[in-house]
Amino acid sequence: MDVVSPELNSLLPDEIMDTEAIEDIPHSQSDGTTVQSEPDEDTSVPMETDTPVASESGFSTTKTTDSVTGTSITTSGLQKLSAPFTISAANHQIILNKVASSQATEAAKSAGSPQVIKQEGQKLLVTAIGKSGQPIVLQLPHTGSKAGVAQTSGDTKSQTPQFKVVTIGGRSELKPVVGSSTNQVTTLQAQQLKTVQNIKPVQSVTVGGVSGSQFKTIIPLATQPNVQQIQVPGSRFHYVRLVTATTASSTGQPSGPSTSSIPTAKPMVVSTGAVRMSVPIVPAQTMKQVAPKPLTSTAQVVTATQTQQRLIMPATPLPQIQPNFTNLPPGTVLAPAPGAGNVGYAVVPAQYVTQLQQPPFVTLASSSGFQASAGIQTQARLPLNGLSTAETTSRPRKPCNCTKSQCLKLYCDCFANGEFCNNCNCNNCFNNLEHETERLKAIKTCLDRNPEAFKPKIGKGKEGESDRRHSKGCNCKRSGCLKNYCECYEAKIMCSSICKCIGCKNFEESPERKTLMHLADAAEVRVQQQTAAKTKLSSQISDLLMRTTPVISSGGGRLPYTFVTKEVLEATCECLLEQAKRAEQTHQPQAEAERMILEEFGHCLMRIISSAGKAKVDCASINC
DNA sequence: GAGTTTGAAACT
DNA sequence: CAGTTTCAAACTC
Repeated sequence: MDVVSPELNSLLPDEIMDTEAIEDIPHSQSDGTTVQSEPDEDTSVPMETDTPVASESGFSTTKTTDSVTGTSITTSGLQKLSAPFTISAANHQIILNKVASSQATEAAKSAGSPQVIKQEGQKLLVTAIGKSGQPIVLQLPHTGSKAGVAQTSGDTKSQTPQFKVVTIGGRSELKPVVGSSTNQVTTLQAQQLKTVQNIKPVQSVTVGGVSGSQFKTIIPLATQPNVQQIQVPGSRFHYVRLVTATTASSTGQPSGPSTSSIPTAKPMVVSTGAVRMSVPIVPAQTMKQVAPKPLTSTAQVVTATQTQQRLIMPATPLPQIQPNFTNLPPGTVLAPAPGAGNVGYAVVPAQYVTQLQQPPFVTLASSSGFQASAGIQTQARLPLNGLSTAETTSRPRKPCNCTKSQCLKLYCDCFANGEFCNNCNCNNCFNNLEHETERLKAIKTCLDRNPEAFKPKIGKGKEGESDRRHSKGCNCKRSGCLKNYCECYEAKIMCSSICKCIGCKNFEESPERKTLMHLADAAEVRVQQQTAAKTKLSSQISDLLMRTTPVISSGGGRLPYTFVTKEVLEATCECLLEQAKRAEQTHQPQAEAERMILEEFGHCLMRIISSAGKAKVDCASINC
């Protein structure tokens, strides 16, 4: 198993590594240039996590207990993935194997409807780095097209696993992966391992493909407890690091003496040849803390208590990770190394990914931008900054209306939240795949100006303070902090000592605030009542429509309405015609004739109703 | 829907 | 860091 050196990881930029995720780790870097520590630790403002993605993005996940042995997951509109991966609950290893071998193929078949992606010889490990230095290693080793390594489609049986592992938030001391050939684990590695006893939901996503190639990613979901997540706190961006391996050849999956990988797990075939990117879906829910567990598997997988996740999307098969990644912002596309072929890495905020993974999607080939570019973006669905309770609901983000910022400045909510613009009303928008270069540059500019620019503004305050507070505080002057102009008020939190507002009325005892709250509550109650009333009315109408539909067939339907049979209708019509004839014979004026007919119709209806009611009573008397 | 107000972001 | 300008959302009419 080939492993990316820890040194290389240490070269990754903060934005990539999201070093906040490992703030508890003794920073080995003395210069601090590559370590972005959480600001004011004593007053740390751990930013809120984003709301879960999975539940909002239409993913359906098949869950298993204890460990995942291959989950067929379908994203709405996306290609269904069937089971071809293995998750080791013991070591949190998620392995996506190509379904190259006959065994794997059989396993995939046994899973139901396995979908084999072309591009064989690739193995994908999805892990991530966690807090306290324990890396959740997101590994995307795959067999590539490394020179000198024969890699042909369908010729993978003889291949041995080749892994290229990069740890998120890795540190130089990390030795994230142990070669499968050796099955050796250092003590440190063992210490770094944590386990999730029950890794249940796992989500795999396929986003388009290029030239027949497809990329799949499996990520753990946080929709349930005991779920491993790849989260990196301190940033609103959610990342999953996917790193392609340099070498080809890969057979089997790493297995250790006591690995909990399910033997029957089906490997996932991950295409690599023309792969442009992989779009994992990373839930933004709070990560569950997992207990360390000695390493028992060859592949190192660690979970962490992180709240944010990041993604590195492999653009193309990468011979080796490019060094000199320092200080690249989220979204940076790492250019191919000289002689490395058409490869690159893209660090993309998960929000983008979230959008990307949503249907409809197109193949990456349709993207004109960098490798990081993915398919069509759809409406962002993630509440990203936790600014308000309302925003943490599942409703899509409001479309922006930017006109001058090109949606590449923090004025733009979409951009500020790490999302592509989609279905927005903006003009001259550059916050899309077609302007990836500009967008990345803008991201970098923002981060240069404020490294925390993309972090949630609302987080926890000091102990004893409110659970949530604005990281910077507001600066309101005229709104009294009781309008949505105020970011604190908008987030439904009280202003704090760090606010610089004037005439603030957004504090606990504020009568104005209480009044507003009461009004808001009352309004909410009214809305709920109205909604309930509408629902009830709609139900009643629906029921009435159903009931008034004549039931011709005997034996079914509600008795009173079964009387409106064809015969009854014919008889009624005859009565009406007879009444019309009578009016005509007596030379009644038209108005009088109409009155007579209507009167007769009324009589008919009364007789029908009377008969129906009587029949109902009779039926009830005999327990009909 | 147009115009105004507001405060964060960007700029100097 | 402070003051000013720009910007887009919130708000009002």
